[in-house]
Amino acid sequence: MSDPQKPTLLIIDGHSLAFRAFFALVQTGNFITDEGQHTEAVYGFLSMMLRLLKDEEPTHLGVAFDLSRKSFRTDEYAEYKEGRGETPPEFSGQVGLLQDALTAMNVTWITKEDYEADDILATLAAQGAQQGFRVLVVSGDRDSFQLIDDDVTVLYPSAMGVTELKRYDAQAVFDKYKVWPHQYPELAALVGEKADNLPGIDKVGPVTAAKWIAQWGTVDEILAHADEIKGVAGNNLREQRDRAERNRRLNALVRDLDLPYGPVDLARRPIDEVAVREVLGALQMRTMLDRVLKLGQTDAAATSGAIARSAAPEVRTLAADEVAAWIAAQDAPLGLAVSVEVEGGEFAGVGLSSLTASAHVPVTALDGLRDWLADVSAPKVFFGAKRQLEDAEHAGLTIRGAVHDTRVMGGILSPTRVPATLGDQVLGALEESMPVSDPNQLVPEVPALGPATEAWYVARVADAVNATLATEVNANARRVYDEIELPLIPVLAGMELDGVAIDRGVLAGQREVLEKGAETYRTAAFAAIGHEVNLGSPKQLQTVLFDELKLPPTRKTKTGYSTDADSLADLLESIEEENEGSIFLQSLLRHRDATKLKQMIETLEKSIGSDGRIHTTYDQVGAATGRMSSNDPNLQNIPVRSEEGRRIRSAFIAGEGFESLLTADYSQIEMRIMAHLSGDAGLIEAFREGEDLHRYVGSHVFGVAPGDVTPAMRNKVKAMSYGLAYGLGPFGLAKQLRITQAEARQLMTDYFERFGRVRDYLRDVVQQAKSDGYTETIFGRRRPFPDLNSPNRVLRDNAERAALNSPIQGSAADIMKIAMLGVAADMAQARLGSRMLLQVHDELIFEVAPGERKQLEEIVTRRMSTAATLDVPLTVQVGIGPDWDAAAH
DNA sequence: GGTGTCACGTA
DNA sequence: CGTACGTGACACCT
Repeated sequence: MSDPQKPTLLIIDGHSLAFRAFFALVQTGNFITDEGQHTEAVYGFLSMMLRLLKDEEPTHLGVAFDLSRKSFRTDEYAEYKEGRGETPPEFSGQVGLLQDALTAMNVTWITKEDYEADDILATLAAQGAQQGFRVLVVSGDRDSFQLIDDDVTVLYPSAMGVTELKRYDAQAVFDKYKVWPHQYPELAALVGEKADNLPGIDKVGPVTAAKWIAQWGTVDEILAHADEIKGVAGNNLREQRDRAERNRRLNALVRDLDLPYGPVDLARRPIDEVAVREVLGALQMRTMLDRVLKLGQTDAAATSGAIARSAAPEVRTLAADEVAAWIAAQDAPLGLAVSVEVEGGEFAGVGLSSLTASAHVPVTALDGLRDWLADVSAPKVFFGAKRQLEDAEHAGLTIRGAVHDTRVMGGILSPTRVPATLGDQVLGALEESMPVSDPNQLVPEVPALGPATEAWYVARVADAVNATLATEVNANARRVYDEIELPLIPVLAGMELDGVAIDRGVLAGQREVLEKGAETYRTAAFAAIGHEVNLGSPKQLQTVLFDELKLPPTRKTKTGYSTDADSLADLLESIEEENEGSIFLQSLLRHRDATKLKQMIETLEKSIGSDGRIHTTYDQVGAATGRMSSNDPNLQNIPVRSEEGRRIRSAFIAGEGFESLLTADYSQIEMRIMAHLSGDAGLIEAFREGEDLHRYVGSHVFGVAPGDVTPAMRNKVKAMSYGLAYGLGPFGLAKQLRITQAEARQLMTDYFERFGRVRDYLRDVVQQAKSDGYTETIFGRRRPFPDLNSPNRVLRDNAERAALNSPIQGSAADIMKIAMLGVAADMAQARLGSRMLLQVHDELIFEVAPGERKQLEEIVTRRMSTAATLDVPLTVQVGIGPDWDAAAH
């Protein structure tokens, strides 16, 4: 179709395409970020551009933008392009964002004072054609048709959206308008252009105009022969000749602008991956980000990727008897980077690397590595050490001396953006992209990195991140990392390897009970409304509730009205007497409960290992506050509140060879931390008294003797106390306690009357965070809060609540991690056979070896209660039983 | 097949 | 309009 020898110049009218994209997509209602920023124009434009890059494979690329509505055309004719209405507020700002995205993609964009984007396109097209380019002009303005010739093609968006572009060459223009491209402006001048607010000659349409042009060629010539034209059209032409002349002047595009870039300057360049991630990430365009990055990868494979590859040191494959000497010869101040290779579940070797040398130790040579791996004084550096320690352990190898984990390091330095993969961290810390092979491809474009080269990337990342961590501003982070996170890694690895024993029979029995229950509720729900419906589909439920049953609308969600348990409870209350509606609602709620629990059981059953135990995975830096998270499966959300739920809990048992489970949890640790941090004398006193906290607080808030605090009073105070640490306001408090906002307000006032320092503290935390940009736990763990100074109210309020909660939740997490280290150390010291198995934020679960109960309880209680020295005691509650539920206290 | 939304379990 | 998480079903996208 096109001359493959010719370079292709693709130039796009940014403004008009962005505008069309906006209108095509705005009605979908998608394309809004959480912060309320519309992104239709950015998305639509980039979509179109990526498609063009793929289809047309241009070698050169540029985008032109209007600078403002003002141009030399408006100077001549003030009404030019008038009447277009105000720019929708949702559109404004998107052009700037689009330009940011283009900059990040290294796509040149051009503006020119007093001229329109089309003039820039005209100039570039003229230069490009002259310099031997095949030129593709993408414009939503028909005036661009005048640019078409053998070398220049116009792609014009069809009525619907921007993804469909119609290709106009000379023949296509002639077929449609019966004039050749260079004559198109003559035709447009006579007919007029409504979009530009340029009226043409009355009663002259394209057919008449084309006829005249065929005869005389140009507007000037036609006007010169105006006397020869008969009829109304002729009359109008004579009377309105100035219109035609003016239109012709205005619609002539300028082809000789002085521009900062010529066609050759627009050669395509690789994208700036970091910047692209930043810009598109902020716009919450995940899919688009992937598409753009993919584009970048194709580029990288051709250019920079090859460079990065060649810089990696040659990989030496070691035989068993060469390993020790090779390691001894390496200079690696931080430790040697290690990458354990597992393929298809099988241990497949180990990669080793310093900054300058890499080696691969295949399984056959592992005997030469065994001692070094187990040597605690031989420093090793990992990305994700815990997993690798476990993989090695499965293969009968013990790894000690993990002195760095770059992922955890990254998580401490930047707790809101923990790198998920080594590639992510390479990108973030080294600002280069690590080649990754796509395992789904039969013949990968990028060959898989061997473990040795992976280790080389780890070594370099470690070097970079360690340098950051070593700076004075990060002294606190360094301490948290060195003293808490690093030593915790082998402790967690041990817990994950041990897993927790499960009684399959208990799970299966409960699953069957729930299955029957779900079926009963399902049938009852269908009977109530007279037809079947997918009870698991919020969308279908909305139809039933609000259309069929005509129930009053509930809280709004992004896609409709909420059907969550709270909303359904409200609906239930709005129904006066028992009817189909209330029966449906009740059945639905019960069905939800049953299916939720049933599903949970099924997930647990699937994750039981061949050893009859469940091995969760903890993410040590999984939460921005410093808490851990648990996944595959999540054992930190096992039900406890309902009777049915607790039966699931009772399936967690002591394994064979152990006498029982022991649970130990911190009592009201967050409230205690709040008392400590705020220094509130009343609250500190409450904890030192050691009596029922909520009763004590209630007696002070309501001014009655502790013995006279009613359950209702205690409840209110309890909700208030807990809510405080989450930034609960009168609205939320009222909603939770089902009281009026005025009452909630009063309760808060009374509360702070007695415990005013708490309020002061919470206020100060936010204030401090605002000026510092971060919060800090008692142990110096920091969490950044960039949104605290955002002009966006919602964003700012959310950040304020998270900020006031962060030191509290985070300090509690620190204390628990420190306690775990102490417990693990003492258990090892005492050579106990008992094992620490699970952590659920403020609770630890142990498997008790025969005869060790007392000793274990002593270690656990002591280590937990002394993990930190606060102005209030850290009280620990211990329970023992055959299963997790029974071990509760 | 991948992704976002909703709902819901825990501390 | 209460913090911190992970998971699964559904609905919609490509």
